[in-house]
Amino acid sequence: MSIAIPYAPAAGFNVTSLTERRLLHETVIDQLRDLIVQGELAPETKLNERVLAERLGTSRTPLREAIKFLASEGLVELLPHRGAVVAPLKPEKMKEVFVVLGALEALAGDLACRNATDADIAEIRALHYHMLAHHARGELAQYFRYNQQIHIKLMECAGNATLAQVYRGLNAHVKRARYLANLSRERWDKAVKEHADILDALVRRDGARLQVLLRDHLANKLVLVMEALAAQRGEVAR
Amino acid sequence: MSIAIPYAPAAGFNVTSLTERRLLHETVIDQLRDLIVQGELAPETKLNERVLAERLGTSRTPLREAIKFLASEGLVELLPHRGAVVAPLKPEKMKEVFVVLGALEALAGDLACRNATDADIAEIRALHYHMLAHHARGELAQYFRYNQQIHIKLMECAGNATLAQVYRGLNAHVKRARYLANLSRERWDKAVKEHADILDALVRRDGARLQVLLRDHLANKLVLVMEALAAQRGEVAR
DNA sequence: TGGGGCTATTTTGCATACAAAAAATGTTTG
DNA sequence: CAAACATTTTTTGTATGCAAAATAGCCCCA
Repeated sequence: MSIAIPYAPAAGFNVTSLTERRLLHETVIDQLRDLIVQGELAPETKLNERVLAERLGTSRTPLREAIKFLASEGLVELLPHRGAVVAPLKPEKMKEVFVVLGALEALAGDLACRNATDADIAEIRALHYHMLAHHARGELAQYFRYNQQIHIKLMECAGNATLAQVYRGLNAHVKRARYLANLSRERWDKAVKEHADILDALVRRDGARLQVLLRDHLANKLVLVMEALAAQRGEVAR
Repeated sequence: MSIAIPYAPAAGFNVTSLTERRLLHETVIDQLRDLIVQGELAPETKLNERVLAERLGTSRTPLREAIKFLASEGLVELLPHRGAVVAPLKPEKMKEVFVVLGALEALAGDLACRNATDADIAEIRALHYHMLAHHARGELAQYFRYNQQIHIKLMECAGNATLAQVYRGLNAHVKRARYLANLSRERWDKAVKEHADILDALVRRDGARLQVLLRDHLANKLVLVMEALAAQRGEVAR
């Protein structure tokens, strides 16, 4: 992930404006990653190079480079002489990812309690209230958006770019599962309550407590994802 | 990193034998990674595509794909329109990596205490004694070898492939610094002693204790690396 | 009907060709 | 002599071409 360019507009703006220092294969990386994370390219979808290249308006060469990059991130799997497929969403893999994410978020929480400025915490509080607002209105997509932003901001507060990078990579996997989770109101309320506790611990800069909360929060999220995956499998089998 | 093929002979065997399902760009990935980790391609070395491709006996296309893959691992950095360089060994980056590695190893230790079979632990004990033997003889390279194997085996015992994969990626960075660490006998003895404690905690399956030990062990290792980096910088500045 | 083996088509993997950007070189001028 | 400019050379980025592998289609036959 160590491209010099920070983070850029995801999809197909065609502004040949100022900052056209972006390379084709980099935009392709972002486009392809988005297609996968957003679920437009479902897990286990075969990536036909000719078709995809055409769709993304490029040739196969930059596309193949992008695929290799994402293979290293683990979002696609390479099958020798048979191309690449979007990485499958296996329950077993999800469990593994969540365990690692748990450790990473716990670490981030601990670090954030020490390193975050008051302004940082104020920002997280603001994001938290945005999230609450969307929760109140039942706007799931917006809720997720701010939810993610809170976690990412927490990562930033930890002040460890490497940690943030590893987190982002693993989180990309998890985000794919989000679109199939059918959150019950009860579960949703519980998640929001957990977030309140998380914010509280951060404000009190209680690193030990925050670690526990974040780990539990992730464990609960894992349960949701597993249920969703099970339900989906049930549908498929039906 | 999600290539179907597990782990393969690192460097240039030219056996066109049974398992010649390996693709060129995959062997190139491994070769290039080795060159970087072994320090043959020093940090900040510019990767000239034509020269490197020739050296590795391939064309630029698979090489570029390999570079993209390793860029995602963070071993090389991409500079738009200016190619790629071996990722620099910045002290700040090292600190970050060690902190994350600490959390990952701690997690692995905890999991290993629960999941390791007695045979696993026996194997680690065996590796430990090999390591002691090489320490006694002052054989640093061999010592490192078994040291690494112990840590990797511990990762395996955790039974979380995702964890192991992330660990491997970050560990590759650290390994690069190993070659410039000039271990004093005193420091070396201390590290060995720490390993004895680690083994002990594992045998007793004391996860909490093992976590602490592993974190401390890594923290000490970081100190060594930082000193080595500082010394190196001093030399360069001289 | 359905399965095995052959051929044709598609797709991947790698090499090469070409265009654009950057670096190196040389030249001029103050 | 140095600095700025222009020109050449090198290097990167992308597209295309070609060979090998995999897939699909087809025919034949039990």
